[in-house]
Amino acid sequence: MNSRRAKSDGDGDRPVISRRRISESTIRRLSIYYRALSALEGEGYHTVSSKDLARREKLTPAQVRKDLSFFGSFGTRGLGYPTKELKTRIAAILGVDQTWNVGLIGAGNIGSALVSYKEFQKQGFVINAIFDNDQRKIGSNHKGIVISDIKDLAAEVKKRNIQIVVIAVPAAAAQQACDVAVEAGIKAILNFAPINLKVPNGVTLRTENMAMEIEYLSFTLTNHMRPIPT
Amino acid sequence: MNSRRAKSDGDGDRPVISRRRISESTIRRLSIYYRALSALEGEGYHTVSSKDLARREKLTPAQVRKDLSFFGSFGTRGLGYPTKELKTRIAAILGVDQTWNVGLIGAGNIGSALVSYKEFQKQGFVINAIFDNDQRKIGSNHKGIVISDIKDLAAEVKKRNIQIVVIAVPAAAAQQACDVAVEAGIKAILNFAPINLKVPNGVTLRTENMAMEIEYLSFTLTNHMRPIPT
DNA sequence: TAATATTCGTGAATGAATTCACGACGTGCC
DNA sequence: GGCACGTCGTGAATTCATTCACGAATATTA
Ligand SMILES: NC(=O)c1ccc[n+]([C@@H]2O[C@H](COP(=O)([O-])OP(=O)(O)OC[C@H]3O[C@@H](n4cnc5c(N)ncnc54)[C@H](O)[C@@H]3O)[C@@H](O)[C@H]2O)c1
Ligand SMILES: NC(=O)c1ccc[n+]([C@@H]2O[C@H](COP(=O)([O-])OP(=O)(O)OC[C@H]3O[C@@H](n4cnc5c(N)ncnc54)[C@H](O)[C@@H]3O)[C@@H](O)[C@H]2O)c1
Repeated sequence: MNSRRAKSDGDGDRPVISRRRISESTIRRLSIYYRALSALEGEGYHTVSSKDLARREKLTPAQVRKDLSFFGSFGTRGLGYPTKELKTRIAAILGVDQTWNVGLIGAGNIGSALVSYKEFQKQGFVINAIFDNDQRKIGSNHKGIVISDIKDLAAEVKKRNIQIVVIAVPAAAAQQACDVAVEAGIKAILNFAPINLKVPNGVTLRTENMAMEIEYLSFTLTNHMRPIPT
Repeated sequence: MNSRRAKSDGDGDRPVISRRRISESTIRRLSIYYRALSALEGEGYHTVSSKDLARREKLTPAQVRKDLSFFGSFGTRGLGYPTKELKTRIAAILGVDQTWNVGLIGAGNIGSALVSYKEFQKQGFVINAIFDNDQRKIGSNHKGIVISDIKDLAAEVKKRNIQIVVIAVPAAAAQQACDVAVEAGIKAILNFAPINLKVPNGVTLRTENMAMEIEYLSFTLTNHMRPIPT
């Protein structure tokens, strides 16, 4: 197991990743493992093998082991992975072992749904500012949060130490909202508008494109295809 | 393991789509092209080259051409693709040149947002039934649609010719809702609950997992990584 | 303690997706 | 028409991701 990681084995710290490029798919699967481990912990399992995890999430054992091996060596041969500890380790890798302050731009349909969504908060993503440009909404109270003018975004970001911004405005306004967030120093943006936003280097953008998902469904229905497992 | 060769047997599907396996990424990019072409058409472009499309959506020209080539040969050498016609062709491939009847299970936060979402309807995805198991909601009118008891799902699916079901119930109830839909003969499901649903062969399931996206963001923030372009 | 059964971790092999590179074909201009 | 140029379509090369397969380490049982 003499891996090429030069780092001496004193790890009790946050793992140093970088070096090797981790694929997007691996990171997404980490989220999957994290949720599975939470469930398994609740079901009383103290250890779990790559085989168990794989079967549960429709993956292969080798994939599970390979993914985890990018970040360290967490298992015990002959036994498997310690459920609770692996969950903790993955939480640290994903950064969900801490609280993130989230700002929401756009207090409309989807924005309201997100504010009411408890799971995000439980995972450590706390919406503590909402921005809009509609004067009728600004100043009103939305689930305990007063809606701010988007013009005050930079100031609020600083004041509340906001690290992530969610964009939930109409597509036509999304690039503008994005620019405001970037200008305020935001490095991570989750976008719900169905367009390709431009962000400078160093800013991570993820776009949640529901149209794409439902069009995938109509494609399979139209072409009588076998589904590709998610 | 995949016994579905499905090749070489002359049984022709309706469209000219090659029987080669089209990758999921290609289909997702088709959605991207479709939206880009709609925009380009609005901007008055009569033709568009793979280079233009690629630059606009941060892809490579070769990728665009390769994707399209799986479905036919739509371009003119030396000139590019005819915007309007290519859009029409992609619409037919994706199946967005027709209307799909969509049933929504779960009239909560996210469900309400979806019902209010005009874009889906414009794209031909029309929600014309809503199901819930909360007696206080059943029978009430939600944006012009009367909420039905989930027990009546099979009957409504038949009556309204529903082809796609959207699941927007709490994770704990999602598998049950899914089973009801499958039992009613539904072949395409869009799931918003953050769990891995089990569906039989022949049913396409897509899961919109927002937790995964936001965890990806916290991963990049935590590890000071370069974003991977979406 | 020894023998057997598991399961991890990881290089190597395989498979899939993307990019390259070039011939074919079309346009536009003189 | 002939030439210069642009762009498609596509097999080949390349890059990237997944799976295989096996040695090493640990657990379990007698
Ligand atoms: N509603 C859905 O279910 C759904 C689903 C998928 C994607 N989306 C996308 O999410 C986005 C929002 O959708 P919605 O249905 O919530 O829309 P909405 O119209 O209900 O809400 C948009 C909000 O953004 C505000 N806004 C507009 N321009 C702004 C600006 N420049 N700065 C700040 N705030 C501004 C509006 O005042 C409004 O409150 C859209 O891009 C939509 O395509 C929505
Ligand atoms: N709210 C969000 O922004 C958001 C974001 C991402 C994912 N989600 C997911 O979407 C799902 C719904 O979230 P929500 O916030 O809308 O929840 P919600 O509690 O507001 O709504 C859920 C609805 O489902 C109904 N329901 C419950 N059990 C049912 C059953 N067995 N059959 C039929 N109907 C049933 C409830 O009566 C309620 O109307 C959850 O799985 C959640 O994790 C929500």
